[in-house]
Amino acid sequence: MRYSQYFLPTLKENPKEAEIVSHQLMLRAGLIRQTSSGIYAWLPLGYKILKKIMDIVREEQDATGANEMLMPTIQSADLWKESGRYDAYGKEMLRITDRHDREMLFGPTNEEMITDIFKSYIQSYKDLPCNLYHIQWKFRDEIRPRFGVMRGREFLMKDAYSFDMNPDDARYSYQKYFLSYLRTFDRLGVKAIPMKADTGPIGGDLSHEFIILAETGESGVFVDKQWMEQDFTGRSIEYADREGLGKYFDKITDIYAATDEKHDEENCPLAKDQLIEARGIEVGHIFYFGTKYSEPFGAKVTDKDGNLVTLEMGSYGIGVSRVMAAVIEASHDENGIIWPESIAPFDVAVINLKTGDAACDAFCDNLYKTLQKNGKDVLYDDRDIRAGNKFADIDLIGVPWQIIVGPRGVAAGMVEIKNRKTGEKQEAAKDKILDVIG
RNA sequence: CGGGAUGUAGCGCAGUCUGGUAGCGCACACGGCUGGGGGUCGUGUGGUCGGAGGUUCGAAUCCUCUCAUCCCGACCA
Repeated sequence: MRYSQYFLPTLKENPKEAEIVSHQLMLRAGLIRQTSSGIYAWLPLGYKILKKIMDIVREEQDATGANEMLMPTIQSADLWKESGRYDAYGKEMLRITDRHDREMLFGPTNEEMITDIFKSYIQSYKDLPCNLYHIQWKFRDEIRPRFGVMRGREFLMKDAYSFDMNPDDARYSYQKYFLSYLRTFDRLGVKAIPMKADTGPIGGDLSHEFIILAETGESGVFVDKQWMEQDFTGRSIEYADREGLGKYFDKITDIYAATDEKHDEENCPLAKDQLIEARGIEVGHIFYFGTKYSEPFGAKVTDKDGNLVTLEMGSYGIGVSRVMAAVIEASHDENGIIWPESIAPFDVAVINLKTGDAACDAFCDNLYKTLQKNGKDVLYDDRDIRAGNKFADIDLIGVPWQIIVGPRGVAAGMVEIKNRKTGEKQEAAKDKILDVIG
């Protein structure tokens, strides 16, 4: 992409409504634009990143054997009356009526709808287990939206639903998602620690929150040092290895991690020097809630012996749009965002320091094409502005690698390569660039 | 919903108390000097002063109502 042709409106100053750094940087880097309180338009660069996060989430969901689908944003109130949550959800649910005065709502989640859909097709134990998910916009009419997309009213969520014959199978499904979440957040370039959680209005008796550690996080957390020192992505575990997965789950959930609400200083099993106090942002939440929805919806199948069995269910959410803000909270400096390579909007930026100079232009055009041919997604800053502006913008939007091309270098066949994260700069010959940036 | 605040150019703000030609910085356009970390000089463009009503010869400024946004609290992917 040529910067001169890209809609990428960056801001030099912080808009006054933005309080926390991720919100400030998302506005300044031209990722989002607020259209109402807690509701945002995703500008081209922001949407590009959002899609990258979605892709990783999707790949890791698919790896568990889950089926992707897409359910509507608007739901009938009737479904929610059946589960009893139409009243229980309160004002947080955005209720609307259509032209026939039918009661509708903008879905805050999809347990009711998925249960209703699923039960009408499935009658036999042979069809189980089954996992379904979608990535769709949700709306929760927060009392007070704040912190940009961190606590918006409209947000993008991946929500998955598991259906099993019995509690034991359902726990296995839960553990699969648990592992997939560890892997997902690892690929997103952040440390997300699972912590035992309340089940809230979703209901159920087994639940974990996945919390990204970030200095500016909303809640205080207390975790065992081990979390910081080790890799807990269980790479060697196969989802099909039920026993191995169960053992791994037990091992991981045994390592202390608690939010400040659950942490009890007096009864904490850890020695002080083994405990880390930090702050975190909740980006995922998984629940096993049994028959809470299958019961009222009559979602049953026939087992081997011909008996009707009510389905055991769980649901599994990742706040896709929130993850973006959380990553920024966890990864930025005074100059801007530092994207992990996996979700960076571009792999590399080519900065032409002297647009209009025939030698520089030719060199950069050629480099731009060569990098693209080698599979790199390149942002080529071909704008006719001062060098300082380009450095500031590229740092702000956080592209992992910068290739800086100036007249002096071109004459010598050399470029400067800067790593955004470390700040390290090195000279490299043109044909060695790919060796450096990988 | 309770408490606090703010709405003036795309962004950040002054002007409001004490009514009298709507300003500054950045950004933007054009020109000059510049040219490896948001440079500089000059000339310009851009405003229903959130909205409605009222007081007044005259309202960004005073009064009433209203809308929006933000912060603190209770709730949450």
